[in-house]
Amino acid sequence: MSERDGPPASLKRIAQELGVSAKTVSNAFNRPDQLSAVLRERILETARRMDYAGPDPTARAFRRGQSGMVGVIYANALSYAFANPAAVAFLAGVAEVLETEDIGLALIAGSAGTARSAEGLGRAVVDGVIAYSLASDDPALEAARQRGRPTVTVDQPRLAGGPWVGIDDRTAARTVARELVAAGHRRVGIVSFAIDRASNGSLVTLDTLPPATLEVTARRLNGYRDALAAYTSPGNIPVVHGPDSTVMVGRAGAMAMLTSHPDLTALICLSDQLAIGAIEAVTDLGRTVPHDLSVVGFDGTQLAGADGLSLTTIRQPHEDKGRTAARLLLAALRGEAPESVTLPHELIVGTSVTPIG
Amino acid sequence: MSERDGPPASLKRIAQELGVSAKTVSNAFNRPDQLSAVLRERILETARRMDYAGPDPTARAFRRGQSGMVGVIYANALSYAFANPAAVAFLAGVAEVLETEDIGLALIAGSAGTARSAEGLGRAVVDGVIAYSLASDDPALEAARQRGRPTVTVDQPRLAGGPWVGIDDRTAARTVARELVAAGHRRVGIVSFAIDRASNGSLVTLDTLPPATLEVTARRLNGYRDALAAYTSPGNIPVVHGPDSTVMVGRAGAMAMLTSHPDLTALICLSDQLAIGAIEAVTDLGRTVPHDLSVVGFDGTQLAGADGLSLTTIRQPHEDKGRTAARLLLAALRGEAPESVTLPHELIVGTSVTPIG
DNA sequence: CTGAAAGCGCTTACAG
DNA sequence: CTGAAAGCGCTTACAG
Repeated sequence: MSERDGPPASLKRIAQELGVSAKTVSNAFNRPDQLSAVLRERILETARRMDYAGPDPTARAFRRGQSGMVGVIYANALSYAFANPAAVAFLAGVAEVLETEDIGLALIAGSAGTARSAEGLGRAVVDGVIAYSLASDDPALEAARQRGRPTVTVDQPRLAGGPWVGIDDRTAARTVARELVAAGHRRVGIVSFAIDRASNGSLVTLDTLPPATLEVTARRLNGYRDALAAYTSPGNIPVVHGPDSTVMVGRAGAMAMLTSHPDLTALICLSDQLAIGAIEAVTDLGRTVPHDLSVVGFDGTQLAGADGLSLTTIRQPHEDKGRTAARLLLAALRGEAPESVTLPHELIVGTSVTPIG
Repeated sequence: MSERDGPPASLKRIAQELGVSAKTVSNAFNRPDQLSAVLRERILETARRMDYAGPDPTARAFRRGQSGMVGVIYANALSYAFANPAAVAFLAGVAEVLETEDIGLALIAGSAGTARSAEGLGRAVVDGVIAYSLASDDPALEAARQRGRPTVTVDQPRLAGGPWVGIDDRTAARTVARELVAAGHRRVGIVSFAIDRASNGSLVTLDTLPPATLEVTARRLNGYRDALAAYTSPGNIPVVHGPDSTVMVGRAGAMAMLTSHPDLTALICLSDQLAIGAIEAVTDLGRTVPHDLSVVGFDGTQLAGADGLSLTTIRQPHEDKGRTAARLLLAALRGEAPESVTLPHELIVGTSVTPIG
């Protein structure tokens, strides 16, 4: 049915076919009020006949200087993001708001563990950027700044001049760690996600950490230290830090830690995903949570586990974070200068902590 | 530090600054072998000094006729996609393959329940499209065809001429339904996701379904009918069909069904998410799975539930579906004509089915 | 290895 | 309500 002769359909060809100007055809698609309904229908009919899908999106984006898409940059490979329920919930919130404004969503991997300096962002056709949990030295941030695109950062880093969305991580971490302290735990290990872009499972202690470029990690570790300071020295608190917040990373980290520190009575995990992995590791070692080992998490993504075990953790509003970030970015794209937002968190007391006898 | 005078940095301005041609600057970024290392470094240094981030992605995409991004179209609002673990696992597989080729990922919502005829795709700057679980009459498919972009469909629909990825849904559905039949169940209800783009929770029977534009739904329903045909007539099998595969939809659907058909002894759910929601509804009604009601699912995304209950279901390889779809699309973008792929599935026997006494 | 120039498809101020 | 024309920033065949 379609007339696939010669060059592919374009706005110009439709115009020639009908003997009108290109502008009129453009208006038929973009500004219906700029021409008569009759002429418009004749143009759309001709477009249909010539199998023309409407103005080319790339040319339109180029000409207008905006694409109608925004990018979300994740610190790691996107496969990590999809394995992290907190990130998935965040993306759901972002998508929910963008959809109401008919804005598209591009997912961009950050530069953790790679030398590809912000290639993804360098090539992405986006009007603005949401940077989710990036290291402060991630080249993608510098790339976004150079492009001059509005950028909202979530959780980290706090960029001067740009809006930020997150929670009070240090206070939250202190709160959940106090649950362990109150139950009498003194020999405690910490299972962390990345401290910097090189984190890949190293085992250190709280006083020998590398400089943190991931601020949320630093803030939570500070909160834990606040809670434990009166009872044990940082040099006695082992910390294992893997690349991201997934079950696999938690399992491997906890396994390494419990093997080298069999005397620990509790594990503090920087996320529920890490905690689930840690619980699996404990099980693999023939021990039981909370009977042999207490565990606390962070995030509130995984409140109930198997066997009726529920995690003591911090609940934070991941979807709302996404919605808020998207709203701030849309405001910035409109030329406004939106304020940063600190969202609330909440302690959830589960069954994963047992008092020391 | 940056020289933010006059117009923003562009390739041309860098060229003027150095007294070389625009092409040479372009080559410095895109074809390092086309100029001397010394000159290249001088150009990159000047770019840095002038705060130039490299060739504008939109102009580059426009000029080259390709953007380095592909789109995944989901049938519903993206917030549904992120609530559906099967879709999330699929996206993880897609992302994994795209990342190895440095291709970006744009998420596009389909047209279920809306009149916005493929607006998302019409505006998206993408080189190719993966259509995931779309209705055969989704306008986005026609839009993709008109754009002439390579398209891979996953699960549905099977487009003439384009590669397809999925499993044998009818056989799989027959297999899992037979588990109920073998346990003696005869009064069975079906909790389904969308049959067409208008599905929104209606309660019908297996012989009064609307024409299915979502083929996977049709195939699974046919498989269930195959298994039940010898024992009960389609007119006696109630079917509730909501918009998507989420816990909320399953819960609402099962609640409506059990309220109007309190005599059912088993529920067949078209996905594990629907099954989880159905189990919640059963619990809300003060009954227990599997003691009072047997339930089977589909997908293998949610093998273990709370209270030690595990779902009898079909496991299908969601991530592998994503990887395969991405590979086929990349092949199509290279000009090849990749073959369709049918992936394997597997029956998982859990504890959610009890024999009828 | 380099320069000068064309042109990708569109939108929009300018002029009527 | 419409036409003729400029130009968005880049890449690439052409010519040297």
